[in-house]
Amino acid sequence: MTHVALHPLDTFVRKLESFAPFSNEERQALQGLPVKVRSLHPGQDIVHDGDQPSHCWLVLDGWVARYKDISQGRRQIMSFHIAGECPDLQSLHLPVMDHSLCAMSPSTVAYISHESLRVLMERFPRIAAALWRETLVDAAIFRVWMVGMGQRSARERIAHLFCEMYVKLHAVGLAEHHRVEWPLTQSSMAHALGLSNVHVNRAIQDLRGQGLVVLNKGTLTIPNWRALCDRAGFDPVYLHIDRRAAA
Amino acid sequence: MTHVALHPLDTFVRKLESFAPFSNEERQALQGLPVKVRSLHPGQDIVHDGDQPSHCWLVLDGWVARYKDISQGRRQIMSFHIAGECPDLQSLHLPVMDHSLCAMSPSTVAYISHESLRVLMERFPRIAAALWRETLVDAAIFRVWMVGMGQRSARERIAHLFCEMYVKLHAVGLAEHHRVEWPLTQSSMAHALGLSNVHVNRAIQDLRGQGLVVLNKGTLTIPNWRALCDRAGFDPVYLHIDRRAAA
DNA sequence: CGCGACCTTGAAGAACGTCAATGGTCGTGG
DNA sequence: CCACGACCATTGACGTTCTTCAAGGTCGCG
Repeated sequence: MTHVALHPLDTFVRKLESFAPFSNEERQALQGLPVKVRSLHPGQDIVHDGDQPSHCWLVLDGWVARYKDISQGRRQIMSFHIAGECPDLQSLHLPVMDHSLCAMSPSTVAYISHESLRVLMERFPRIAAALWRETLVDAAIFRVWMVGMGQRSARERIAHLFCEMYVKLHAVGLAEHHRVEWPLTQSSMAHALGLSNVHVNRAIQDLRGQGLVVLNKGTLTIPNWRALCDRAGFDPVYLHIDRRAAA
Repeated sequence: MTHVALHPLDTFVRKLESFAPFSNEERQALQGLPVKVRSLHPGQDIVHDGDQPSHCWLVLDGWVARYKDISQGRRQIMSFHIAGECPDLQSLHLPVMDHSLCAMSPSTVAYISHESLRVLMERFPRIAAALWRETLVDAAIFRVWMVGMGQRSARERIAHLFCEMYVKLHAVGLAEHHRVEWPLTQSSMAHALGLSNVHVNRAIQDLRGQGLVVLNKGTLTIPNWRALCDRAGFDPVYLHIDRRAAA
């Protein structure tokens, strides 16, 4: 099942609707938002710690990371975002960025001005509620990552990331049959999981040795989904994905 | 400077106003919210993983923790909340709890029904925006905790928690002169920081030995605020506290 | 061919966890 | 008043996980 987006905002609108469908008017208003599309190469920053953005960014294609650099070149990645996600809705209410966003793979994003979003939200409170909800789901994912870094072993954390990204990609039609493009380097995964790249490497080999994952040439395959979920302690409820999409 | 709350919701309303002041009408509508007050003893659950709450809880007094239990008795605490905070606004948009809340000290909380909040938000969109903003600040704090667990040493994490809670308590008038009530046990801190209680104990002794903190009989004193912030890598911008209150 | 980005491997050590025991404090009941 | 138990802080010994440093190895690409 490959999904053909008729409109750049399609995936985004469908995601916002997953809790409660919009009226035609609301849907059209969303799709009528003026957007500017831009391409990014891997590693390129979208917005940076300390900026005061006047736009939100909607991911249309590729993977985007939210990260924060601290002293001595240490970096923590706090989330990954894929097509249909708007990682920076918080800038609507918190004017100064307290972290950065960058592309992890060749990506395209759409710019939507705060101005036009505010007009839309004022006119359609249910759209505002749906956007608010999106930010709450992001927060739920942050919490699960916290639990992972506080309580899970390296292997469990890696397995958990595989499960999480597979479910998210599957929900928007970008993964099927437990196989998915995996653009992250082991160093990026290390930054996301609070581990060293060396340790990530060894832990992945371990998972490979147990037949839980196949990962090479940028493709991840999960031979035994149940087994990987078990190993990871993965329970997808926190992603708050529609049953229809998750099925 | 001790703060005398004229009304149970006072601290909450002032916090919501820290970004943009309300009109008298808005303020009165908030203070007119019907609330039920309840006392809690330490360890008592307020709401539990899997619940579908019909109320939000506003902390009036004491410390409240957000936590999640995973297998084998492991627990991760994801945030601490003090007077004036409403830790469960997310239940307005995500009906099923994916974590629990419990009191860490003798506490009092006020119940506010979703129903009455929804009516208020519909009538006053700026109140809705302020509540949304609160949930975004919570998310910003989650991110900082993630950075801590991923990148900081035990000592830094502990020092950072001391700094964070002091600033939060100071902002609502519950701390002064770098001295504050500290109701957490070392085990609770361990649950929050992703460490063992033994290691927390040794790290605290280290900080004590360096003259950075004094902690006994439930009181924390910070002899050298700058030095502790340095040790922790603490920068309070992520708390998004009003300059006036933070001064 | 040569370079850069990434993955892989080995060895040594630091940070942190686990287990187990001791002592302190406080409230409670005899 | 004292004894007791509950809860918490502390300490020691030992083991594991993870980091760091350093060195190859592979692959794609100019």
